[in-house]
Amino acid sequence: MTDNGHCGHGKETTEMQKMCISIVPIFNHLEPSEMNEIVKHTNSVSHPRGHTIYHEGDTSDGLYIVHKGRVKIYRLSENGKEQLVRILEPGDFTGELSLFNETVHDAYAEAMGKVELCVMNRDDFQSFLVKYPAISLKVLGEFSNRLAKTEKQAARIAMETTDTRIAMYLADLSEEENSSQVKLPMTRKDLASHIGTSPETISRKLTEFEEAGWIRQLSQREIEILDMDALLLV
Amino acid sequence: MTDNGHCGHGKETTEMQKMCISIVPIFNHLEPSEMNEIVKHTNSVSHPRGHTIYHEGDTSDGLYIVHKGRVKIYRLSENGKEQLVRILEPGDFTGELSLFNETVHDAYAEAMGKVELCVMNRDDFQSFLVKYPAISLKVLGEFSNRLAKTEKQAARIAMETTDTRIAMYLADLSEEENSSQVKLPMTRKDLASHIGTSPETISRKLTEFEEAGWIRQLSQREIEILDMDALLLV
DNA sequence: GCGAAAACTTGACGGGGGTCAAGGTTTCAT
DNA sequence: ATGAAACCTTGACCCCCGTCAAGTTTTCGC
Repeated sequence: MTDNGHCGHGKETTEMQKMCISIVPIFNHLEPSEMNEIVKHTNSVSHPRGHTIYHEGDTSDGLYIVHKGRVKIYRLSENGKEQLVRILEPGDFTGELSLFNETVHDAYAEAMGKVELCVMNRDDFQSFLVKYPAISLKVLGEFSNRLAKTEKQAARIAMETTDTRIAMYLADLSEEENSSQVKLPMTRKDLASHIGTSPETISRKLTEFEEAGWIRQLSQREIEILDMDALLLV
Repeated sequence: MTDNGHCGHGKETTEMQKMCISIVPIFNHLEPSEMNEIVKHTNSVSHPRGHTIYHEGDTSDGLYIVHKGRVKIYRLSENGKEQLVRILEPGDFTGELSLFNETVHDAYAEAMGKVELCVMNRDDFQSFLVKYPAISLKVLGEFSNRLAKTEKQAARIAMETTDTRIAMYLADLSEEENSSQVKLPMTRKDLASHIGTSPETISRKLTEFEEAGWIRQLSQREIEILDMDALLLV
């Protein structure tokens, strides 16, 4: 894998960086002049599909804001198995964990396709937090959402059966997309690692659900939910 | 269950409230005068063992700071099984999840013994955040710690075997207490729900570990770790 | 301190689901 | 467009561990 042959660094496209800042919830409430000030402190970076953005064990180099594309955050267990923590969409950010306690990253970030990021270094970000307290409130809100989501996720994996976890995942997806027809945002393997099961089991359960008449598999990644209530009763 | 027969409300003991504020990491860095200002906006509350401090579904009424005693935060799954999310020690706080997004609590808080709390209402807390940005940074640090811990926990439950999870729990405890002799802070039932297994399995695994010579069970709640390395190899 | 209630341990049993394997399908880089 | 690599599905096997039950020990309110 070439190291960063595809990684453009620098400020050649301030326009792009500006757009980047303006779409992020934690910054987009600021005055244009304030945004401009922030834009000056970011760099644009691009990564090709499959490229690792940061490694477990890297020291924190800052805040990563996704501009285009998607980023997969995952961990590796002792025995080398990977667990998908979450997927970043444009407007999401990461790197925060090590921003506030001077620790190393404890997860990996990998580009799921071609990805464009805006990067701000740790010290600059912290001084913006002090200068514009409203940003802190936004970040706190974001953290508290993620915390709630992660705690819910942990509780599910710990207490629910595999059927229920898969059903609940579909339900969440359907709610997010406001549609009874959902598109899985990842492979069976990643989904399995996310909800704590195996790809084979996901295949089997989805087939069962289809045979029971609760869903229809339109294609590998697309599923139509026919009977949500039955689905959630296991 | 009597509703709040044991719950003292009011400001009869400002001294206690002051102490309460002064031991919390998110406030104890402030000037004495600033702390006094904050103390004025808190109320002391006491709960007896087993008393529920807030229910799932309650609307947020503020920030709870533990002064004395311990508080158990747990969730209930669809089928009524409980999962222990975490335990609050003196100096810890909760209620944050709903402080930043106007949502209802999605967990329960229960006094594990006699507990004394300081409570601050949502609006007051938010205005202190704006007035003293340093508090936000502290809260952000705390959130980021909890997020890291929770994500790690979710990954473990999803990917590791039961043996490994129990071993890792003991290892964490030993590290926290800086001692090879650890005291379990909860019952087998709660521990089981926390790490995603059953009380019976915990009993059995601990016996296995002891027979293998890796630990010694001094009493039900006290365990001496004899061979940490072997333990972590499963 | 004492008695009841909660917590813990041990045994037996059964099923859910993880793993390995093999064959079919989709994706993607060239 | 095309071949290789990644992904998905289905089958067979079997073991881990959740559950139920019964007996023992510890905890705690009075």
